[in-house]
Amino acid sequence: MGIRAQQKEKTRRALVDAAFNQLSAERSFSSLSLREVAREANIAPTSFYRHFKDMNELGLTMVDEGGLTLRQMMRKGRQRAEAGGSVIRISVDTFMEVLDSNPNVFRILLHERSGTSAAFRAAVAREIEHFISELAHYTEATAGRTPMLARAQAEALVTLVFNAGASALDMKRADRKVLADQLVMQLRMVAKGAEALQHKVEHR
Amino acid sequence: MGIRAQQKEKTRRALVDAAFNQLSAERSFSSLSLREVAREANIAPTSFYRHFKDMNELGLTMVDEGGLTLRQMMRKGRQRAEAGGSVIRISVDTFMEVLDSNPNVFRILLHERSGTSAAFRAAVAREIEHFISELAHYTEATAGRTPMLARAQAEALVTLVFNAGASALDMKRADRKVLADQLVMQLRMVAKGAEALQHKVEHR
DNA sequence: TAAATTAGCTTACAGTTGTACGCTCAAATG
DNA sequence: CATTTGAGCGTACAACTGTAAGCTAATTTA
Repeated sequence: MGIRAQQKEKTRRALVDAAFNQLSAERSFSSLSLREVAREANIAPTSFYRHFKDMNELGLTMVDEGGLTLRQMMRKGRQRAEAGGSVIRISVDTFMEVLDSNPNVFRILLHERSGTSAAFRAAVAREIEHFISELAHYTEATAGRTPMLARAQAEALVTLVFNAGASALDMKRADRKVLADQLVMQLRMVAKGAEALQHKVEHR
Repeated sequence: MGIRAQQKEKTRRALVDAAFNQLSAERSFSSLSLREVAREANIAPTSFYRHFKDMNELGLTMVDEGGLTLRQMMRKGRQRAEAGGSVIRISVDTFMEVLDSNPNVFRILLHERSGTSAAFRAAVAREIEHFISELAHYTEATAGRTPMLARAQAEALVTLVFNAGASALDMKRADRKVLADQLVMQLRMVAKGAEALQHKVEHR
């Protein structure tokens, strides 16, 4: 890669990082202005356009990076689960760890999931869909669930996990532990309940 | 009430209504400007201050009205449930009906629940807490749940319901029906699962 | 009835926003 | 080496924001 392309990539990175760094509990992506991001990245406002068409494009890039984090998390969870132990517990712990070390990645995913931009919502939904279908496939295979039941169960699990994640973002470590324990309990409820419903279908 | 107070109340109402009317899938409360709201309500921007200290105060008023809607919904659900039938089914149907006729009330609740203003988040959480504790109390009483289990179950139910509500907001009637059916299934999972966990605790 | 109150208005201002335009000068190209 | 390319910059502007100040006219109070 030439010197020029290298420098350009660096500046682009600076913009993305600047945007991520400005996110917080009090500051959502949609409240960031192009000028603020450019300021934080130490470039002139108008130079922003050399890298992104507008703030929307920047945001979608960030959501994509969030998807990457999500997939890395899945891989990590699967690896740990292979070693044995409660799949639910392992998954929750992994989730909380990744959440803890990438808070702002989750902030944009969790916030824009129900945000005001259709494009954003679609992008986040697409990333989360990986999760859901992987989970649904998993329970179909290992627990012999009906596709419909598997889907409903997977969506419920993901809803509960992401919702807990949103709450956990603004919590201290101690409260987070309580939350994680409750989440494990809720996920077990869904798993047990899905099993019961499955049996009901079978015995008829 | 004097003529003056009456007129003032009318204008205040116009402001609140103007704000509610500007909400949509593409427009969140936090993206509304004071001037836009004043314009829609047909008053001068500066007259806004005769009624609210700032946009924040308007927003909190709207959340309060959302709480009112929620409580009316609970009452309606309880009444219908008394007549017999599946409590879960009745609750979901009631929820969907109320959602359908007050979309913007739910928009502000669902959006600001995970918004960027701590005051808003707290206000919404307070309103939803009614729901959760009422539900927890209900399952403790009728199904003899452990307080801890009852709480976890109630939070799971509410999470699933509100999450489905957020999705339902932008759906056509047909898709909404599918969603409602899946939601019922998920709620049954949680209920069945909580029961199973309860028995596990008891048999030891 | 005279005085006080106040909802709503107009005017005004400083700050911020997105973005159009044209320049520079270092890197890439041929 | 001569030419082209393009990342980053400064200037500029129109649109919008929140809100301060002071006026008006109708209602309320005493």
